[in-house]
Formats: sequence, structure tokens, C-alpha cells
Amino acid sequence: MGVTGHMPPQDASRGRSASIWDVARVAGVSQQTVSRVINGKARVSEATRAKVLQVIAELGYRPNRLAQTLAGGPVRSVTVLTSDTALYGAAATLRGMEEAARTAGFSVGISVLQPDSQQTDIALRLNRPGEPVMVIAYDDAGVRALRALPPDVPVAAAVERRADEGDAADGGPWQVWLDDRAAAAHATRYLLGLGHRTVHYVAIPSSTSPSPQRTQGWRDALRAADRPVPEPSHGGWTPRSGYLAVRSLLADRSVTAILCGNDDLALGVMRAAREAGRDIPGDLSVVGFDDAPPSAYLNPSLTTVRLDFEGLGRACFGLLHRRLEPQTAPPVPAWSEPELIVRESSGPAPA
Amino acid sequence: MGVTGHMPPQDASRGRSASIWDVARVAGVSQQTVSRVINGKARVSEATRAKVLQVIAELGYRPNRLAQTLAGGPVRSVTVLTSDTALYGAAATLRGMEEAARTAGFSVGISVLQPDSQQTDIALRLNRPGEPVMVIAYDDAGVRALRALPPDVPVAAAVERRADEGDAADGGPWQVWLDDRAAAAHATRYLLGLGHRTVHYVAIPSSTSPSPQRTQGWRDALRAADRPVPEPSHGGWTPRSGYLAVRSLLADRSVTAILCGNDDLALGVMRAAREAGRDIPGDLSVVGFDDAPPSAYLNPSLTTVRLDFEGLGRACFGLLHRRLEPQTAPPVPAWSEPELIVRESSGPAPA
DNA sequence: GAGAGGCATGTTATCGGTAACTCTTCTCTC
DNA sequence: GAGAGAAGAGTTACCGATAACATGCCTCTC
Repeated sequence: MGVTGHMPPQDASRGRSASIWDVARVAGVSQQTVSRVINGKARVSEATRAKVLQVIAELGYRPNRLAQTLAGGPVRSVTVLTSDTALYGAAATLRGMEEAARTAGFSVGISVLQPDSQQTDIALRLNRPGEPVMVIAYDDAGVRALRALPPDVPVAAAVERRADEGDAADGGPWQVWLDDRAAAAHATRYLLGLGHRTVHYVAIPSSTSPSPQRTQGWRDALRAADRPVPEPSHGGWTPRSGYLAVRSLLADRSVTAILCGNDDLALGVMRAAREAGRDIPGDLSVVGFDDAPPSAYLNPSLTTVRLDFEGLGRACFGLLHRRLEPQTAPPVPAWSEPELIVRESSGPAPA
Repeated sequence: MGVTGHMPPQDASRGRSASIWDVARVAGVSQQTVSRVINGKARVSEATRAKVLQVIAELGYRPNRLAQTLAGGPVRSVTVLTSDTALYGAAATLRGMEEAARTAGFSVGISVLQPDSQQTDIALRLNRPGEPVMVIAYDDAGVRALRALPPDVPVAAAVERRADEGDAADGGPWQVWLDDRAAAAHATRYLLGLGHRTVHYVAIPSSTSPSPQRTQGWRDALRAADRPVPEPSHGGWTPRSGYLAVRSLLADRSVTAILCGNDDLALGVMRAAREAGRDIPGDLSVVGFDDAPPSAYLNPSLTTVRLDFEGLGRACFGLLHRRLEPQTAPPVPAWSEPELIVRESSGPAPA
């Protein structure tokens, strides 16, 4: 009972792994029928389907995703563009994206942006023109990459701040973000409520200069309470940069509360405070941002704003999924609002 | 001056992005000639090459990597299998791999293993049968994934411990690792040299039970110095697990030195010590493993063993590259040996 | 001056699939 | 009993590239 139709071009049974043709030959059906079974399409008799599935199992056949995609099958891959995976926020967002994507059956590629990367090489990172992309755009490199993407690629992004309405170049509505501004304002109000005359701020580098969200929220709260607004210190992303940014500031004993752009900066600030002989929280309150895993165990443990980066990552993929398959994709999952976690590093202003 | 040969099957100039056929038509050459130019092959006149390159630039043409790979072009992608990207060691290794791979022109996919993932689904994560893979196998999930890989996939792995010679199932010689055992022994000797009677150990979960490398090194050093070997405490990967693992242990004042399987555990241990009223390093010396970025800024800053995970990741890719392209791949880059970084958390044994 | 050999290109086959169209059978309806 | 429809499966075209082989034209050698 041989197959009489079109035969596979290839000799078969050579070294390479089983293809759809091998399955078809062994099962005694056409290659197209195997394709139907793989994709769960209708119009295949139960008996044939069972036979094909059995042969697939016997041969250990796995469809070649590259070929599937090339041939116009449903899009099943996505590339994530991110800058520095050493940062907690970016790493946690990436985890959320990867998990959501894998759960939905997407394979995920990752490409790390260099701070100085030119926009022209972005398209080269994609496996094919039009491959869907997610961008983690918390910093300048990410934002530039987002802008540099060719218009034909479907993209969703996790951003610091929503793009201005109508600014389609930034991805339009396909963005998710956390309300950093409100969170920073909340943390600032919390410190003022403890009796601090004002709150100093050590800023992370921003993707949206000159008005980063966290800085704005901090300033909002100070102004609303009619307090003096000190010049923000400019840190980087690391403990070291926080340490350097506040060393001179700490000589001034009137500085009693410092809000930091992230937990790493807070770590450096606390070290600088220790070296300056300041007691935390007796002399000085320090509040971070992100709630990175170590923060609860620091000495003193760090009061910080918890941000749901993983949830944001999952939502970002959810958004992309709906963009790609509006009919079938599940609703975009919700993510948590920022939340102030009060620990040991903050307390009442010194008398 | 039209092309007379084989015409592209497609109508062209439709929505989709430019293909090699479009370039060929506009440049007035065959599609194969364009392919030659793209791949920098010989036998193309300078004039033709220039013309083709110009058209490529005009059309914004980018080769489709999927199609290139399918058609048997050089392998230019690799998938990384890792378990938990929240862990510093895994994340840093991944960074090194990604950087090296991208530099060599490979696109990298990432797939995160779940602790309970069955081996059967591993092959499904690959984009195609035979796609090269790197595995970060510091824990059990990673090691299982490594074992579960079909024999035909080219793999290189970063492991805790070299597979036994001859155990081809573990990837044979295509592995890189750090000498954790010697490093743990070194750290232990350092503590003994400070006058501590013995050293306690809080272990990370191991991929190679019952004899994890770090535990062995610690035990080696104690035995060589003829000291008592306490039962190691079993922690997880997180600060919390370190905290829980040593709470009871700390009631015993004769415990004056604790070596931890990683820096996160050390963080939890230091917190537990603080709550138990133990002074670090006065009453108790704590030494970590990994030298994660925050460790230098902790209070007290952490004495730890610096491990070159990024270098290891780069080397792992280098190894894979040589496996794939023995003729042309550059030599595998060297990575740094573990190094003890002495900071504030360790000191002389109490009198 | 003619065959040999190289160079620059064009043609055809193939990679491993999917989509659209076609071809048989049956079953159902009037 | 015949035509319509639908189910089940086969054929052919195509996705976007690379590899192997074929072809035309020139230059070189004897």
C-alpha cells in the first residue's frame, strides 16, 4: 500500500532528523495530511489522525519552527530588546515577558542593547523582517531602540512614561508602564508626614529628560506641601553612583530624608551615611524604589516602593499578543500598582 | 534591459518587505548573485557588487535569517536554557553568553526552565531540530535539561562540576566550570587562619548531590586542618532561606564563622545574626560566595568569593562556537579564577 | 588558431513547512 | 435516480534563502 503521489525530494533516512515527509511516508498519507494533524485542523478522519500521531511519536518528529514560520504559519516568536539585564527592574520585566510568552507558545529571543548602539543595527537583530518585538525602555538606549524600529514591526514596550498621545513613533498605544510619578509623590508625602522638613532626591538616569517621572512626583509632593525643593542629585544605576552622589550632601545635618531612584542607589546612600556618622533612621531616613529582593534583608532593611515589574512584563506580552492575534489572544493581565513598603530605614525626623 | 531569466514567483511591491528577488530585479541581476554579494563570496565583479549593495541600501533590504538557516546557510542562532534568571550567577552567565554570541553574529533565544519541567518538553523549545544550545546547569533543573537534550543537538554548558569522564550524556568535553571546590577551601582556610576553631557552612541546593563542590571544598579544608566538621545547614537560594537556616545555629556562641553558598544566603545569615544580638565581625565572621554587586555596599560589607560568571558565559559560547565551526571560530577566551575578596564581615575569632 | 581553464552569472533543486485548489467518494434532498 | 454538498485526502504553488551545476565569454598556452 505505497504512496503513489508526490514523493519527498529527499532520500530520507539520512542523518538528519525526521521531517514531515518522513512521517507522511511511514503513515502512508500525504505530507499535507500530516500538516493538518499537526495543526489540529478539521477534515481528517479519526483513524488517519490516530495513525499519524502514532507515527509522529514513533519517529520523535518535531515540527521545524523556522519552516513553519517561513511558510506563513502563525507567528510564534518574539524578540525582546533590553539594555542592561544587570538591573533589577529590567531583569524582572524580562522574566515576566519570557514566562508569559513561553506559556502562550512563543519562543523568545533576547538581544541586549549597548549604550552606544546605533539605530541602524536594530533591524539586524531580528530573525526576519516583521518579527514582533518587545522593548524594555526604561533608559535612553531602550527608548532610542524603540524609536529606531522600522514601522512595519509589531512592537509592544514597557516604558517609564507613556508616549505623548499621537506620537506614533513611540509605539502609540502599545505600551505599558507603572505610575512612578504617583508612587514617588506618595513616598515623599510619607516622609513629610514623619516630620521631615523636606526630602532630598537622588535621581536615576532618565529616559525622558528633562522631566523624569519619579523626579516629577517627588517635586509634585514637595510643592503641594509648600516645602523647599532641593536640587536633585544625579546618580547612575549602581550603589557606587549613589554613594558618590550624596557624599558631600551628607555633611549638611539639615538633610534628614533622602528618596532614591532605586534600591541600589539607596544602598550606596546608606553606606555613605554610615561613613559620615549618620544613624539610619535616627538621623536620616532613606527610601528606595523597586523593592529588589535583597532590600528586605539589608541593615537596616530598606523602606522602598514595590514595583510589579514581572506583572508589567506579562502585561506587555499580553498586549503584543492581542496586537498579533486580536481574535484569539486572552485579555491583557492586570499588574499591581506601586506600593510603599515601610521597613527600618525610615523614621521620624530628628528632634 | 529586463531580466529574462526565472522571475520571482511573487507579485513583488506588495505590502511585505523586500526579499532577495526584489533586490535582484531592481539591480538587474539574478537572485543568486545577490546571495553571493550578501555572503561576501568571490566571483562577483566589483561593478555588480557595488550595484547590488546600492540597491540593498535603497530598498532597506535585510536578509531573512529564518530562510537563510532553512536553506542550509551557516548556523547563526543559539538557544540558552537556564532555570532562574533572578539568581545573580545565572543572570551574569547569561549576560556573558549573550554578549559573546551577539558579537559573533549569533542571535540568541532564551528559554527559562521550570523546576518541575519534564524532560520531554525540552526539544519543543528549540526552533528547529539540531539548533545549538547552551545550558546554564548550576542547579538540578539545568542538569536535568542537559541530560534530556536529544543527542543530535550541539550543546555547550556552564556547570557546577565537570561531568565524570566518559559520561557523554552530560555533554562530554563541551563544558566550562569554575573551581568552586578550591575556592570554598580557600575561603575556609582564610577563616581558620583568623583563629576560628571551625567553620560552619550554609549550603545552596546542589546540582550534584550528594557531593556539591562548595561543600566538598569546605570539608576538604577542615579535614586538612584537622578541625571538627559540623553538619552543613541546608539553605535555598534566597536571603530568607539563609535567615531561616541559621536561626537556631546562632544561639550557640561557639559558632564564630559561617561560610555561605552564595551572597544572598549570607545576607539572610547576617540579618539573623543581628537579631540574635551577634556582632559582625566581632562575634561572628560571615563569608559569602559570588560577589554579587550589592555585596560591597552591605552593612557590614561582605567578604566573599568573586566568581567570573560573565567570563564563564563568554567562554561557554566560545566553546560552542568552536564546536560548530572548528575551522573559523576564534580561540575560547579565558576566564578568571575565583578570588577571595576580604571586606568587613570577617575578622579574628573572638577571644 | 583551437582547446583549456577561469571568471562572472544564470538555472534548477532543495530546506520543511503552510495555503489554496483539486479530486474522489459518499450522503442527502427532491 | 440525479445533482448538490461536504468530507477526506492529494497536488501544486510559494515562503526566502543557499548549494550545486550549467552557461557564456575571455584570456592563455602551445
